[in-house]
Amino acid sequence: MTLDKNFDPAAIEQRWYAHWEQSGQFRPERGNAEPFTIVNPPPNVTGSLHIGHALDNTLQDIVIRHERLKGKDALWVVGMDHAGIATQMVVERQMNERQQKRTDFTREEFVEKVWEWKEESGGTITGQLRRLGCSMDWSNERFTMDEGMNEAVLKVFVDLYNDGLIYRDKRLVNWDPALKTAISDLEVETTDTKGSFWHFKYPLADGVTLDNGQDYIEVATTRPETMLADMAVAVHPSDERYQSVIGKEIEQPITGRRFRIVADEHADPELGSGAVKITPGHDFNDFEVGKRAGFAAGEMLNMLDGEANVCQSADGLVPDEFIGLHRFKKDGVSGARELVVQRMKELGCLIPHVSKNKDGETQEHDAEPRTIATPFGDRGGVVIEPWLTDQWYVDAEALAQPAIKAVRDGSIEIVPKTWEKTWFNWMENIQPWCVSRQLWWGHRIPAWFGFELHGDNRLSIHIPDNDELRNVGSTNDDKVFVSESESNMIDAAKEFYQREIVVVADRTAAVAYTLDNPEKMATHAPVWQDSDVLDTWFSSALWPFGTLGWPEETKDLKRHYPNDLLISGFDILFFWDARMAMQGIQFMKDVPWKRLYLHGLVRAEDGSKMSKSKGNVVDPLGLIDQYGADALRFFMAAMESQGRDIKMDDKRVEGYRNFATKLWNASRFCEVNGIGASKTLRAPEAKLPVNRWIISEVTETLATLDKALGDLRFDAAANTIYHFTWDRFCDWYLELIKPVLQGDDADAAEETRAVAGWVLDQIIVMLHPFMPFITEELWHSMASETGGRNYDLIVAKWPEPKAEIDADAKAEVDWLIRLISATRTAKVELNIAPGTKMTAHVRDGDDALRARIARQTSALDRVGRLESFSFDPAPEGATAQIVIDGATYVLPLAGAIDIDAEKARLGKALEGVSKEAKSLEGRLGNANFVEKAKPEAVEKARADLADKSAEAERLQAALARLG
RNA sequence: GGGCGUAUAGCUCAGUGGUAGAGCACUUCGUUGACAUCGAAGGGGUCGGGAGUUCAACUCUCUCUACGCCCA
Repeated sequence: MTLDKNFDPAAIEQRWYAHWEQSGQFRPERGNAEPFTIVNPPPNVTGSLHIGHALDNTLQDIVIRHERLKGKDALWVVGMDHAGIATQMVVERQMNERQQKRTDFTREEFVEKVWEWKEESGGTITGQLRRLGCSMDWSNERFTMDEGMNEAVLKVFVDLYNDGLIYRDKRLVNWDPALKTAISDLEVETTDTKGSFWHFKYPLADGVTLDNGQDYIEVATTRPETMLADMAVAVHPSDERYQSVIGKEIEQPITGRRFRIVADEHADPELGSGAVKITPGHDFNDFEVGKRAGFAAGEMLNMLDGEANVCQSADGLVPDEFIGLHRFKKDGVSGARELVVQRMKELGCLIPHVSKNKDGETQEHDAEPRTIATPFGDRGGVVIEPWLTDQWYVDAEALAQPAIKAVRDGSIEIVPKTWEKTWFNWMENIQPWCVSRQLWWGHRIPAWFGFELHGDNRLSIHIPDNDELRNVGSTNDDKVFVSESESNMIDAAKEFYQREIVVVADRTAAVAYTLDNPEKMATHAPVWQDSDVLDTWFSSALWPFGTLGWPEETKDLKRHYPNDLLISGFDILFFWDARMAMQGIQFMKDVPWKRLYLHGLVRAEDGSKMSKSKGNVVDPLGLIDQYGADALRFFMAAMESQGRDIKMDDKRVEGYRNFATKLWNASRFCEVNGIGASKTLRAPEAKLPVNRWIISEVTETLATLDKALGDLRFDAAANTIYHFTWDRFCDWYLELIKPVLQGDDADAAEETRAVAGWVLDQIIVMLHPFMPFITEELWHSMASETGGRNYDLIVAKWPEPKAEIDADAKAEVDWLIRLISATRTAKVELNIAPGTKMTAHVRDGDDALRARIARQTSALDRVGRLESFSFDPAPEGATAQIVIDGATYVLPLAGAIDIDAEKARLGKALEGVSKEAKSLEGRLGNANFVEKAKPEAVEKARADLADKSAEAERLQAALARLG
């Protein structure tokens, strides 16, 4: 088989990928080998491959392929995330297009439809990861909602509940009115928006006045609509202006509600009037103030339903005209906010904002313009409403302690280390994690409710009397049964109630059941399951052990937990990584992974963040089409330096495509010169300096590469193999061996073919983690003449040259390269055609140099165009002179030559060398340097000075000879 | 307000306590069979400003400036 002139990635990528996968080589049987494990961050089942995935997965694939080549039992766990909110949104959007909505279906029907969608079009991304060349263990592909993960989720929930680490609580949550679910703090994105700051008069009740006689308190707010649920006004306890009215009452003008003025440090005397209205049911700060003022969470007034429309509050004081209005203007329709402002204005309770326009005229406005830090839901995209509901919380603070300790004591190493502080800072200030979501797609919470029992053994049927629209899945007065299965739950409920258990759909059904069947109340008790599902991240937090079979004590679990490494973008450090650490330590009593590598974001060419709305998203598949997966992968690796984002750069991807072509062509050269696959893992025996040199170079390159990969320096690793391949192997080695291959010395040619074949093999193996496709192709094509390989490159052996660094050979080839380079430079500067053959007259050459020249005659001739060497003085006439180490090479020039050009050339070289010599001299002349510097540094300076001085002398002499 | 990061060649980025490197771009030359997706040679940087530590600072410390990110 002869290689085509150009490398065409598309022609081989799919073929090799299919072959690897079908032959099961992503996870070869290596039961006795040392395990190495990575779990892939499960992509959303709705997702498709974006450039960030390309980076993340390339890095993981480099690591896993490297470890596999090193003979380890390398396991890269793969799977998908059910992505609760995201997936439900996708399916609901499709329904909307067909004029349907979720609530047209029963919950079971809807969930069934999501599964259907998942089977049909979910997992696009898995095919795309294959195109990137990722060598995951697809044979055990997992899903966060598969049977095994379900079991793990149930057990974790129940165990945490039983340990008091999951509890139900009524408090303010971040409520997303678009999605109608609670979300966690992390899912809230705070953005500065332009808003207004309104100032109002709150009349003092009972004829009370301030010290200055004013009969109202001024309050200012950015959210006037919450006025409908105000329960207090707060002033700072030390604020002189309000001392006399603390404890007195306000009569709210719109609702007529009376409430107290309370002293609380939350009120900032510097801000506005220093008095603030307090709405404990709809503001996080006010909630705390409300609690301090003595209100229990259950007493706090609520005035909004799940879609953030106004509903009646428990005290019935919200005027009818507000009921049903949206909280604020939506789709051009005025809401409660606008009406409240209007009514307050009509009541004379709006204090206008006065400003001056450009012309200096005063103007009145209803409100003062203001920038407001506004919370948005990261999925729904609408303003979050703090809402008082019952939700399930994980005691994150308790779980965080061991995770903090693990990083402190080094059980988990975070790379780059700078992220440790972020880890500690977040973990040390962690808040309870709200894990319940009011969705249908996800792990249903394994909790059932029933009515509490009275002392007289009667069911206590508490019916919430305020608003039907609120979450009435349960009330704080209900009894909770948390259990891994319904049957276990029934047993527990029977035990508790001493009655038959009737499972009904929800609380409403349970109430109906008791009302409809009064005769059964002594013998039957209804229970209903919590309708909520768990936060998606609750299940993905179990990924490092759930995917290995936990809670079963499987062989995989024993071998592959803890995982060795986790690679993730820093954007999911809190969402995922931190929670894996918490759950992993809690349930496995050991860290989930020994190292955590955090990489940055891939940004657009101009440095901006890629986003669909900006239209600057780069499609990795397009880049693969254009340049090949290998080139894209190499780009990702080469650009991945620790602690920095990557800016997209197509030209650079193109450069790595060129690199692949370069390697391809070097292989073609080898092929036509009878250089084939190596037969040995260790370096072949070699006599020729050029061969001994390249073997040493391989050994050094390998050491550098292993070090870089060990340190997770992907850029250094990529650059190392790149420069060895192109600069050392292609530019010098292959050029230097051409005369040997075509020469008369059959033994030398034989040795060289063996060495060249071995070196190319080492390159192919070392490059394989970065560029798996082209290397696998070359691995096989290089051996096609000799009967093929015994195994595929993907499972080949990582280099073990077992060769010493040959200092003599290195010195000799280094000299050769410098002499040839200097000759070329001189030719260009003197305007001599590069192909011109020349004779060199050597001055000050010793026997060792004569021997070197004798050994390198053919290379000097063919590559350096120095066809002969003489140790006699050069004939009279124009010459070019080159100084290398201790010798001067005098090149007689035929015909007329520009003496001035040669003088200038030598003069420039002399200037450079003299400057360096002078600097070294200065340093050595400094007594402080000689006394205090490290002896090696002094030694080196002395040696360098000797070299430079000698070179300067020779250049001086050369100049003198020109006259 | 708290925390973190970044400022090095025209651009994108490495880098080390002993006077700076890569890729791309640029200039000149070059097709003798591996490769023009190439080869050869070259130009280009007072390493953001200031101060300090040190025999020696691009590298360590402090500070200022600019930009970015996270948290509140």
